[in-house]
Amino acid sequence: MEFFIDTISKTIQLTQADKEVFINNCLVTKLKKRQFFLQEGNVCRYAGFVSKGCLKTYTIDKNGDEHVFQIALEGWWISDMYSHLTGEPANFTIEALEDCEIVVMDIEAREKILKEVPGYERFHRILLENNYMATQRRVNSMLSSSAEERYLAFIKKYPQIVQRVPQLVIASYLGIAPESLSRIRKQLAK
Amino acid sequence: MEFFIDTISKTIQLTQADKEVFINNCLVTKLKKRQFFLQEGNVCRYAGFVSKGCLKTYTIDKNGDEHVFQIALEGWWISDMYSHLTGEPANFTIEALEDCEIVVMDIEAREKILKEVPGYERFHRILLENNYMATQRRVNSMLSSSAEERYLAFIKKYPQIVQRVPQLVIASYLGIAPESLSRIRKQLAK
DNA sequence: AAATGCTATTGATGTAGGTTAAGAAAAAAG
DNA sequence: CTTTTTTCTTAACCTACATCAATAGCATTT
Repeated sequence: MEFFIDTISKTIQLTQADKEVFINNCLVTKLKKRQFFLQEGNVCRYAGFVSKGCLKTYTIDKNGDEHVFQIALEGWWISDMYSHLTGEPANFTIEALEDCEIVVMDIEAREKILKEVPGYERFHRILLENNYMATQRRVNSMLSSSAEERYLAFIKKYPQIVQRVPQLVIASYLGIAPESLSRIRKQLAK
Repeated sequence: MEFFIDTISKTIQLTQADKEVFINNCLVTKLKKRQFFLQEGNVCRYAGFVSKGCLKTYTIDKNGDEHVFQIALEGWWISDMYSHLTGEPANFTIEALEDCEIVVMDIEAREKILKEVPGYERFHRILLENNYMATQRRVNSMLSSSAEERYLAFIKKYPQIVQRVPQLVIASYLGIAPESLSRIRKQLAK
């Protein structure tokens, strides 16, 4: 919870009273490895802040194959935004890759925080902008780079993830088969 | 300019006074086919609303090849958000595919509008959310669908674009070679 | 109505990366 | 420490799509 509040106060100023608004409106949940924060088809009632652990957000296609959309370490936010905003069933599944602690905020909690913490709207907008720009860059890299180039960019950008997360999850995130990633790594090792 | 204001008032309520704030702070520019709204390397000083015509937003890779990020018809917004927010040089180039009319808003204009039109912050947030979710879906389709499936989804989602825009632009948007798209279409015609 | 670019099509050929299958290595569970 | 599960690697083969090259069809311009 401290980590959660510290993270927010890196972007916006928070008074002691503000901090208590967060403490009074957010809950901390724990997830064991392989447990779900959200399953496809359910409504995403909560937005979550990862304060400990690591999760993957993915879709499942018609063949039952997973496609990883996000890998979230400490400090990242997780949710299915579409489902969260509209109340429609989620397309994403969010699953713990390690034992996790998640700070959880439902819609009423967020409304309350938006009302009572003046800067939070701005924090929220900046987070959204950053996520959107990162996703733009990802589309671009998929349009313009080879699998090897994307992997090299990934390990440069997210070295911590490479340490902690199975290669097959990273391969899926990059849109390549795990066997191909293994070959790419072998090739690069030279 | 009416179209611009009408579009905004579909999402948020606008008084006559609000409308005048837009009129007094935004400009209309015209672009001829093949002219640039923004060129890679320049700072993106303006956000633009397409009130007439059609443009493509693209990056140019190290081989000089174009990769289309967005195809914007009437009612769409165009900018390089990263450059616009940070003042850094743009990675995107935005070029008219037809003669265009663009309603243009610089940073001061937006600040003023945000201050004077209470609902605009919300409009802006909703626009950002929708763009972000659309880009999420695009990443997903690139991770999980074949070229043919992506083309079929595209013509279903954007039939107007298919009518108006050269196939090679659509091919680039979908991340496939124009020759391949031609073959996919031939195949589908049966 | 020619001439000049663009854009789309087609065919031949190449290749990055997928698929299948099997075994090795590493982690987790008992 | 042994067993079981998960992950990673390797090799043989395959396929979706790219690339190259030539031609033809349109639109613009003159």
